Amino acid sequence: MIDEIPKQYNPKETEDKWYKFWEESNFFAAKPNPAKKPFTIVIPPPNVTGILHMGHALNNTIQDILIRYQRMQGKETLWMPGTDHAGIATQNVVEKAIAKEGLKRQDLGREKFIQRVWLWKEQYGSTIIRQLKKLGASCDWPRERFTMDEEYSKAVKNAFVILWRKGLIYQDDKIINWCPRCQTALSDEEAPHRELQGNLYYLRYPLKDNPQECVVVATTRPETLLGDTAVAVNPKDKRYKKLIGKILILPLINREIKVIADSIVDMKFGTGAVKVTPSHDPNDYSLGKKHRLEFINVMHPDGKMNEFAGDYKDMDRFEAREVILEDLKEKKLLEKVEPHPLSAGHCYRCHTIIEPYLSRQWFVKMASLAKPAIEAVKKGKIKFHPQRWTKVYLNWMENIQDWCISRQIWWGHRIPIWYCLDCKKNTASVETPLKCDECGCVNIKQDEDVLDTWFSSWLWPFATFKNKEDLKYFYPTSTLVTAPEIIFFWVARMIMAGLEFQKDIPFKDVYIHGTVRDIEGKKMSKSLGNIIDPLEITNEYGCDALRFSLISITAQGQDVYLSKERFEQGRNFANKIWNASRFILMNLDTSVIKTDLCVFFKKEDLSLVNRWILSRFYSTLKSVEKYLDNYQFNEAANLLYGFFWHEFCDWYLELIKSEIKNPHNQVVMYKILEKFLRALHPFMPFITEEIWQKLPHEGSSIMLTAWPHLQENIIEPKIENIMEEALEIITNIRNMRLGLEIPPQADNVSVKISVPDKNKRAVLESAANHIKNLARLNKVEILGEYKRAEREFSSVFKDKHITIPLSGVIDIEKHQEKISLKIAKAESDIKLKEKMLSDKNFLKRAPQEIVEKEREKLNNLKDEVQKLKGVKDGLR
RNA sequence: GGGCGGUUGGCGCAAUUGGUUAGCGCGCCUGAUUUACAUUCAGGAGGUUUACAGGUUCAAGUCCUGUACCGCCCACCA
Repeated sequence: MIDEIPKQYNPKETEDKWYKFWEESNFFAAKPNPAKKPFTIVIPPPNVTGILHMGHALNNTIQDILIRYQRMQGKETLWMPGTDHAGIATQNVVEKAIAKEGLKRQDLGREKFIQRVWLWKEQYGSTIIRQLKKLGASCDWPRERFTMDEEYSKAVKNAFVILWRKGLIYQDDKIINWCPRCQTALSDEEAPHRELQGNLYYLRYPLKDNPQECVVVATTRPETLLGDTAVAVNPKDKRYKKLIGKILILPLINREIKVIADSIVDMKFGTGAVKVTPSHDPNDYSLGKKHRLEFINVMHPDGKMNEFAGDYKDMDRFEAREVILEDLKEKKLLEKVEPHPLSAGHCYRCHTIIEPYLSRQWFVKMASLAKPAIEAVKKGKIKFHPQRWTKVYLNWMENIQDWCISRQIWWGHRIPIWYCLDCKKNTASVETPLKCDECGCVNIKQDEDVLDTWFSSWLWPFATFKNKEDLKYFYPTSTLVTAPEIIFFWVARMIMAGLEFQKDIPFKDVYIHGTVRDIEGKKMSKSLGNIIDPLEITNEYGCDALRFSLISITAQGQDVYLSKERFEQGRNFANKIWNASRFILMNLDTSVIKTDLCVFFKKEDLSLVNRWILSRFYSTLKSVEKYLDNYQFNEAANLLYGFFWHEFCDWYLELIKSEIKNPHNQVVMYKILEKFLRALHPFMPFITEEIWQKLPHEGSSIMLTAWPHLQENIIEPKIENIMEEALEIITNIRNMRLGLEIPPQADNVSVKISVPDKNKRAVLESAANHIKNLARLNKVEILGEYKRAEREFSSVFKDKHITIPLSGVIDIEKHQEKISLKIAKAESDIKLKEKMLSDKNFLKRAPQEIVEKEREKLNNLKDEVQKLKGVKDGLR
């Protein structure tokens, strides 16, 4: 039966099978269990419109590793899944879909359109969830939430009403980011600035008194001149002092505007005179308020010019710009044009250039919400990994602006504000009110706008829990795993919401992983066509390969540069595991391995090689645990990789090959493989399950086994010493192989190499190879005996000796010298430190922390010297 | 304008609180094959010693100061 195991690992056949098994067996389910500690992660809910990309793959692999690892550590683990309704994005997608039928959303009307969106969601909204399952994500799927679920919507309204009652929500006219394509307001975070190559246009505004004389203003957006209601100069600017208060004639539409003075104007920029368009620029807006200027909005919400734009009515804003420039040129009012780099906001959904636009929107006052959220991070209740993001977070929070939360779209949580059409009062309410609170009339109407999608996402860590019992047990959640792009959008706001609505932090740790980029460092995006599809990789190399490769090349928090070839490493590793396991299975005597391992240990009669590999394995495990606790996933993965491939396979299995039936060897190789599979399971869940199931095992699935801990009865201090000894011997064998040198003038000096153990065929083989190589490299002829032995390794090696023509063996003297130097230096330092620590003055004056630190340093130094001495001895 | 990250062999990246001979993967070169695995094994070349210039230290890729280049984020530069 074992012979039927194929030579190559075939992930396709196994992955779906085991995922189905896990899911159907309810292994992912979590419920409050007082006997266990909880470990909770809430998934960053992907958009319902989402299609799995590498960012998701990385993000969810990390979460799955944490969840599976903690589950094996005996925690009650909940990974809460769900999706986000993604207001604008989803609305755009559905609008595109109905456009194929020749329809606009206005043709359908609000209610019917929303029905269509729901329909779309039913049909396509689970794509991303199916894809996450392909990744092996062990989410508690029956708990899946959607940010528009009934209960969730109620939580959103609740949050709104609470803030409203606290007076933290207000409506105001402000210049906001307006996307003319999506026709909605956006928050500052949703309108990221991008560099553009623009122009600086110098325009002449003639004086009313003397049309020959002009004030030249510089602008990047000449079309806004139609809405100008002043020109501002700096009061200190000598050039313009006499013009302050004068009247200018606005070109093209011949409106009269005044020259005003304000110190905000930078004299060095442009001409020092600036046109003021209070309705189309945030700076000008505040100037307008300050100087009581007229506010003239010249644009329709769709970016076309309106009736105030005179002849330019109905032109698109950029078309109008061109025409206006032409007209100005004709009238000789365009002095010059200079190229000028500028940055403009872009809609984060459709990338259209944002129009700063004056409109009436809803805002949340953020200052009081930010305060406790700043505290929580400063006091270390919430920790960022890597730490450097703390600063980014704090910097944003400390300069936080009020949050524009109203969106002029249809898909989303409608703002729970009701207006009374009679008494004009408005009120917020979770339930639909029957009549006006103030005047008692029934003539009431709900606000037309919906809330920013992030106004629902910020409640995610707690609004996803349906009952109090769960909330109490699983909240605060343990770790949030996410990308740097959404620290402001989401992470910061969740912290504020958690503290505001739950009076507790939403999570203890935030792990920010890097951005996945292509091999040239560009962000992967559809438009660039540089996408590597995770599902394609899964198909070709297997999901485990995808996960492992991704993790092993992602250094903590650094961006990842990907190319398809990178996944070969993971695939090769999976195949290596497969074949090593195949080899072990073929040679495993199941009656032997039932014997308890520790019996051998107590007798201390395991061979050196066995003790060595066990010692290596346990120290590997220890480090892996340390790295996982530290969010250093790549280190953990690479350690397991290196141990398995280059120590367990290349050395251990080769060394025991000839005595593979020896019961000690049987037990050790079986135990290590079985435990290694468990340790690797969080990283490569499928292949580990597949092999584990083939091995003799207890329990129904590897994912329910315990993380392989050190066993006290195996690693006794005594035994550990012996293992060190074993390690030394193996190391020396390595050194021997690596250190062989043939001096160029080598003659017939013979050196005998003898290998201490009798099962060293592999070592001798490689030694022979090496010698051959060296001889060839140094153009040394291989002499008699050895040459003949080339085809007869086995017989030559039988007496465990080979005679070769070379002199030097291992040149370690230099190294030893270096180490001796270091030891001497360290020892003198120890003396210094000891002196310092016995100095009464120092102890009296230095702060306690410093003294402690010095003590620690001293101890470290002592350890270091011990280590160095050990190394030195090891080289002898 | 402010902040952050990066600069280590041909390429992509590691290196815990300063401490063994600076590692790994890919690529390259040489060799091995009655083999668990060619998605393999053994070995080798390749770092003028970690962008540059100083400094601290017994010890610096790691800490400090400065410079250069690359990338990212934030900001109301019309």
